[in-house]
Amino acid sequence: MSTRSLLWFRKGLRVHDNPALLRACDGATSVMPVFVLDPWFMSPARVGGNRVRFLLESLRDLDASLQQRGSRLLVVHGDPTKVIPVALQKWQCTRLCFELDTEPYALIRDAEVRERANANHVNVHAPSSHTLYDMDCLLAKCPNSSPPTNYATFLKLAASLGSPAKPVPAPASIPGTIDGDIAELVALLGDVCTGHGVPTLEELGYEPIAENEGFPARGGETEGLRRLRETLSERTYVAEFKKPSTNPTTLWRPLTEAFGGSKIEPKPPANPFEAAKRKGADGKTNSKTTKDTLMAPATTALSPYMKFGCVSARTFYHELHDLLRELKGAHSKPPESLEGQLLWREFYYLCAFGTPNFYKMEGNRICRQINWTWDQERLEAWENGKTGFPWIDACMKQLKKEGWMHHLSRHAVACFLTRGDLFVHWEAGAAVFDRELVDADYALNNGNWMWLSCSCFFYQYFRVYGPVSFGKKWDKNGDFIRKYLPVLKVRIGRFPNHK
DNA sequence: TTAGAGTTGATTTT
DNA sequence: AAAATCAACTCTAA
Repeated sequence: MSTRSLLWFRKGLRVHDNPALLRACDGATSVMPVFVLDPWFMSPARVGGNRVRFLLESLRDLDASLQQRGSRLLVVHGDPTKVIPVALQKWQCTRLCFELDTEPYALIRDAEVRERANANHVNVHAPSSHTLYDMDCLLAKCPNSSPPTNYATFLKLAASLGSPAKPVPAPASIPGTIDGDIAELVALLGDVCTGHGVPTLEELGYEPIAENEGFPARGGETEGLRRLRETLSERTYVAEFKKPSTNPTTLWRPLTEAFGGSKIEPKPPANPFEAAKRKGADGKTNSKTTKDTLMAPATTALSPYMKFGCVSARTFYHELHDLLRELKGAHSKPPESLEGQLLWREFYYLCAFGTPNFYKMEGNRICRQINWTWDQERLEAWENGKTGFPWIDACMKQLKKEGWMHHLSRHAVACFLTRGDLFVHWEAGAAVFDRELVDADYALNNGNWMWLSCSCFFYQYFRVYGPVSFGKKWDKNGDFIRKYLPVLKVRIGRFPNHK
């Protein structure tokens, strides 16, 4: 009997390290890769334009990668809890594969779809590949199924499971999609499907964003892996990486310049043919030609690729570890190191998975109950960059414009909104970040807001980021605040050309 | 019960 | 640039 697989993409927008993809292909006569875009959810009130643009770019890249392997991506518009069950039935699929998603809304959505699939005798496979470890495995190791609320304990817990699984390879080819043209297949879905194809921003009701505006890196697996490998080729940068000492006011600039060039020479390849490929006729590396178009801040800017699963955490981890092994211990260590960042992500994912109501204060057992205000005037001033503190306002303008802020900027504005100055509820700030950030992630966003508001994880509430002093410490010449608050470019006084 | 630790403060001193 | 000081929180491990 022939097997037709429906491969449902949600996060995990990649062909490398994609166990659900391999499972869909295994012994199948045809595989139908689908992404369900819900236009009701993808609206300016819920998701910022920068993140939508990144998603659309990622979908186009995924489609191209699938086409290279003899397949293609079908983007269907509608509610996935309706579209997927109907598609399984109308397309006569016997197998449903998707990457496990541990966010609460996703667990509810997927339970509904699983139930419908099981009722129709469809085999469902949902492997864990968004995180380094399977969250169920990690949680099983926690006393009373309560994840640790400090990082050191988490590290021990993770270490007890050994090294994360190695990434699985991308398939060289994928069984063809179901016969028939796209319009016919879509028509079979009836009115649960309101359209198909990758839409434009405008079609979703967004203002267009010019190519050189907004978030300065393009979405997708191809670009994500390229940036990962460029980053890892900067051996000094990786070896010395300490998150707290990266400069939040560094403007986006070409990646080579951003990462300062490798002082530590790469290990010469063992294979002489490989060496010949890497060196041009003039003895210089060939990679320079493409580097100039990659823009980067002080950090790696890989988080949006992690959020959408364009880059696999396990691929990142193991490729990073290959380099760390070569460096023989001469590198920074968690919590501050690059590896430490991947483990922070894992830490928050586990906390979010093991804590009911992680996204809010009430009913959240790890969250301190505080009588925050919901003062609209303060909240709006903060959100719109009108507090009167140039450092805070510049950060918020950057968020709205680019969908991006450096990690420490996020700390500064979150501290300012909550315990530091305005005493507004952290949930209000988290909602703004959740909408605007290109890399907004349920576990990381809520976890960090609890951290910064001293609601959980961190409790030294007398340590406050000065809304003037902290920015001044990094932005000595005021270049950052002038870029995002152009009104400050105008110098008032007798010496308009004063430098 | 208590000592020690905690990714990323600000300011002053060396 | 790095270390000491300031003032002082809560949680974990012993």
